[in-house]
Amino acid sequence: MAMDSKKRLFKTARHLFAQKGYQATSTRDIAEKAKVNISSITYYFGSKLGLYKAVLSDIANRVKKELNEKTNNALNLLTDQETSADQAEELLFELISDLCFLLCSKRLPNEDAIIFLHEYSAPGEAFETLYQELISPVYNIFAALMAKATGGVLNYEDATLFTFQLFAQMFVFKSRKQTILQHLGWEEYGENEIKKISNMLLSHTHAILTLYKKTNME
Amino acid sequence: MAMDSKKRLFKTARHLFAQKGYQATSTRDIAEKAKVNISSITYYFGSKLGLYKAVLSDIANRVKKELNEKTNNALNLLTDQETSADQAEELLFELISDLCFLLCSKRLPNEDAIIFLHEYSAPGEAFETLYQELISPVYNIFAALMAKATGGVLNYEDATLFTFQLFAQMFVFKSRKQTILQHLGWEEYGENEIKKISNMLLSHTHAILTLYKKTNME
DNA sequence: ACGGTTAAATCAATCGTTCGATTGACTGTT
DNA sequence: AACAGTCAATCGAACGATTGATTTAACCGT
Repeated sequence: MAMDSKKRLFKTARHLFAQKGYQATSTRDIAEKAKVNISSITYYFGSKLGLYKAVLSDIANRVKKELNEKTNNALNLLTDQETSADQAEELLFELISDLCFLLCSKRLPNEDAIIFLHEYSAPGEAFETLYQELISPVYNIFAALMAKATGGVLNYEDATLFTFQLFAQMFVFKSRKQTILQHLGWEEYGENEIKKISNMLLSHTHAILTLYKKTNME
Repeated sequence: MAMDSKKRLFKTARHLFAQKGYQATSTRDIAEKAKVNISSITYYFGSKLGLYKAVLSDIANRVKKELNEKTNNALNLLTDQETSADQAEELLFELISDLCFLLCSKRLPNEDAIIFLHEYSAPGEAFETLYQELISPVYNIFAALMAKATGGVLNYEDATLFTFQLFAQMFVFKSRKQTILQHLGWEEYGENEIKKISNMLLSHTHAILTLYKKTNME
């Protein structure tokens, strides 16, 4: 039996938003490809923007759930006075690795990653919710882990700046994927390529954290 | 006397493209704010896309000119067998610093930087020329400098990946400027903030290059 | 009067949204 | 069991607005 109209509408919209972006996707196209009447968009989601926000919110929840275990560990680790800098760094690396594979492999549907990065790179009217629900809290966890991993050498400001850099590095491999593949003559991101990317990211981050730890020694 | 209609059209379009993006900017809005008839767009630039490409091309040329001296030095340095790894690293750092200030300070008009990053983050029909004329050559210079700076430890592939990371880090401070300002409670990027950003970028890059140089020693 | 330039009017196409009407399943009353 | 009423769901049609582009006529300095 066919899916719910609402579900069909939702999935078709997600597909088209990922393919052509929010602006370039028309409600008519969505409705037609979903085999649903146009007015159903208004009926179920209030408006085109409402439909888009629903898709974004769903993605945010899925990502949150994927990271839930590690972020909870991080919060516990950060409130606990006894934990060491090395533990913070280890957890930080796990989170980085998780995010790389979440973005580039199949655990998060490709469409979700594309839509998320599209909204992140070119924020529209729906960005604010995405930021407050998902991005901002994760940023803060990363920044706090960094500060702890360097034994407090990194203050909040520097740790935050570094976090933005770190996320930019993770995201670029997904958001500029076509350019990178073309530039390197790769066919696709396979298991090996993703590992190469995440390993580079981890070793670089480690080198930087070590740099700060050294300044602490002196 | 008022500016040329063509020039007024061009400048107004650049202003609006920077403000609202290509798609969201209408030819009517451009013509109206430029105090020019709509048909002048067709007359002078062929189409809306032609006008956009003219703006992009102008930006590419301006950036190329800004980097011209340093990139020429780099090309000479790279063909010369006598130059040392340290010289390559030094020139690399100068280029990074230059690009940071070019993006964040006033030497390149703010609108130009916004349009460039917009097209870079969300490539459209006009991206290919921008890539081939400006981005790709600069990437290759950076990657080659890195390879040289590490004494050849970094192969072409790794150097290219690192270059993409490096540019992502430079661009994120401009493209996610609003979010960063909000997240840190800053008012604006002042001289101090830009210096803080570029210094962080330089010290991190130095740490990473040192990491690779060490693996060469062992 | 000629060619370069501008102006107003209009084109077909598409946009997001809204409308009234209809369907069919369910509910409570008779 | 038959009825009227309710409600979510879906439909076709049309709305007013806006899009990029084009046409036609007028302007103006030379």
